[in-house]
Amino acid sequence: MNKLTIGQMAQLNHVSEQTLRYYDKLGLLKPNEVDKETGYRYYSIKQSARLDMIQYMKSLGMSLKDIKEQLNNCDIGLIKSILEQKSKQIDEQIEALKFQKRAVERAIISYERYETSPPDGTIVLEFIGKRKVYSYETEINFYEYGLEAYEEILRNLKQDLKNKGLPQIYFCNAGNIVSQENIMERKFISSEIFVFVDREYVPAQLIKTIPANIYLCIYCNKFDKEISYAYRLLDEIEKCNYTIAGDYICEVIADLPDYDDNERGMFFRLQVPVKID
Amino acid sequence: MNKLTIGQMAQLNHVSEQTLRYYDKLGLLKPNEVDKETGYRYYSIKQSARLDMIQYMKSLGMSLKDIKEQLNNCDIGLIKSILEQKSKQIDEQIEALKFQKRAVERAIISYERYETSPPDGTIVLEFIGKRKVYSYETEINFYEYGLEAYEEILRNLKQDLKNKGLPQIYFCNAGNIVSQENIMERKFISSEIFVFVDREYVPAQLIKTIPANIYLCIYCNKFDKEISYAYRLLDEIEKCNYTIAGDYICEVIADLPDYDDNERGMFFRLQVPVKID
DNA sequence: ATTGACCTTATAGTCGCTATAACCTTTATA
DNA sequence: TATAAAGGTTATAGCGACTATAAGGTCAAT
Repeated sequence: MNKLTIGQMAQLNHVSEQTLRYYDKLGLLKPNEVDKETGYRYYSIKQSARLDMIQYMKSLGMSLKDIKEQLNNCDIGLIKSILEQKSKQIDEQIEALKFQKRAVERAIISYERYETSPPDGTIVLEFIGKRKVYSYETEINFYEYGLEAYEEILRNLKQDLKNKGLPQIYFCNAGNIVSQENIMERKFISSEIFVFVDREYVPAQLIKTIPANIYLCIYCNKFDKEISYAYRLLDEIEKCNYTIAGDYICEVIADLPDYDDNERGMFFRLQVPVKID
Repeated sequence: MNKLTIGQMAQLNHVSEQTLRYYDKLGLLKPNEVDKETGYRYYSIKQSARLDMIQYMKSLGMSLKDIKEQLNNCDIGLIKSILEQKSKQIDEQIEALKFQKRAVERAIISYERYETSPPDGTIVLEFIGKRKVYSYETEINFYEYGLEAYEEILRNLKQDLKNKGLPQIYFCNAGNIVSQENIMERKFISSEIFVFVDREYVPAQLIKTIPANIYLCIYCNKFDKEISYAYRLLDEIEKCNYTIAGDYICEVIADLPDYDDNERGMFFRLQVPVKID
C-alpha cells in the first residue's frame, strides 16, 4: 500500500488523474517513483502532505506557478505575509459582495416596479418618500442635445462613480432634475444628472436628499417623449389647480435589455412635487 | 461625434479594443456600421447602452453566450430569476468568505505560534484554556503503524470534513488523543484523531470540549520522535511527582510546506494535563 | 509625400484544468 | 494460458474571456 498508482492517489485525495499528471508536468508534484519501462507513476501516500499544501495555497488564490516557487523555496515569513494579505483581501471581497448584494436587490425592485407600473402615458398622483441621490454636474444643458449627449454624460458619470469607488450598478437607476424655478416657466434646463443610492453605503458628503412629497407623475417609455409628456404633466397641474412644490425629476425606472435600433430601452417616471389646496 | 472608431468607443467605455473586436466576433455587440472597403468598425455612442448591460450581466456571473441569448431574446422574468439566484449566491459567497477568513487567521496564528515555540525537545508547563475539537474515530490504532497509516487516516478525515461541510483548513491544526487510562500505563493506543475548530462555525453536536488545565508539554519536530518524546514527558511527570489529570494530546502546531524526503514537515506539542500537589 | 497614429485580420498564449484518441500494462477470471 | 476488463501512458484539443503579437492596410496632419 506504500506504492500508489495514479488512480489510487487520485481517489485518496479527491483529485482527478489528469490533475496529478498536470502537476507532474509542471513539476509541482513529481511521483515518488516512475517505472522507466512503462512510464507508470507511483506515488507514496506521504506525498499527500504536499498535495494538501498545494490545495490550501490554491484556496488562497495563489497560482500554481507561485505555489511551486513557494514550495521549492520555503520561506515562512513570505507565507505569513501572503496569509495576511489574503486576510485583508477577504475583508475587501466581503465588502464588495455586500455592495453587490444591495445592487442586485435594487435591480430586482427596479424590474418589479417596471412590471407593476401603469402603462405609458398614465398620469397619477403618488406619494414618494425621501430619497437619497448622488448627483453629477455637467457643463452642458443636455436638453439642448439628444440621446447621444445623454449617453456621453452617462459615460462620464460612470467613470465618476468608478473614481469615487461607488458601485456601478446604481447606474441603472438614474435621473435628472430641473429646478422648480425653471420648470414653472416650462424651461427645460438641466445640467445635473444623478443616481439613487443607499445612504448606508455611500459617504454622506456625496449625497443629497430629495424630500418626501406628493408628486404628480406621468409614465413614459421613450427617451424622445420626455418633454412632450412633461408638458402634459404641467397642463394637468394647471387644470387641477395644484401648486408646484419643488424640482421636477425625470427618473429612469428601468433600463431594459431591449434594444430597438441599438437604443437604450428605458422606462421613465416624470414627476413634479405638488401642493393640493 | 456620432461615429466612433473602435479606439474612441473603447476609451469611452473603459474596455480594450480587443474586447470590442471579440464581442463583434461573438455577435454580442456589432458595430453600427462597418466600412465595406476598409473593414473599419464605427460605433454609435448609443451602443454604450448595450455594452453597459453586457457589463452588468457579466458582473452577475453570466457567460457571454448566455448574455447574448438574453439580449437577443429579452425576457424580464428570466432576468429577475437570474437576479434572485444571484442574490442567494452572494449570501453564500459571503458566508464562505467569512469561513475562509477564520481559517486564514487560524493559519497565521499557527505560524506565529510555530515561530515563537520553544525548540524541539523543550519541556515546559503551560496553562491551556478550554478547546473545542471535532473528532474522527478510526478503526485502527494508528500507533501500531507509521506515517503512512496516519496519512491514510488524514485522507479519511479530510473526506469526512468535506462531507460534513466543514472547512478543510481546520485540517492543518490536527491532533490525537490517548486516554488517561492508557497513557498512565504508557500504552500508546489511539483511534481518535481530531481537528481544533471554532465553536461559532461548527454545529455544536459535532464538537467535543477539551478542558482547561495545566499541561506538561514537550515540543517535537518530527513525527517519528513522538513516542520517545512522550516517554520523556511521562518520566518528567514521575520525577516531579505530578499527577496525570486527563487524556494525553498530541497536537500538530504547524504543518510546514517543507518537505524532506516528501514527508510532511510537522511541529508538535505533546501534552499531558497534570495536577501539581 | 511622408510620418505616425490608428485600424485590420490572424494567430498564439494565458490558466487550470477536462476530454478525447490511440495505444500500452496489469490483474482477474474462464 | 488466453482473454477481457480495468487501469495506465502520451499527445492533442478545448474551455472562457480575454491579451499579446505580427504583419500589414488606412487616415489625418504636416
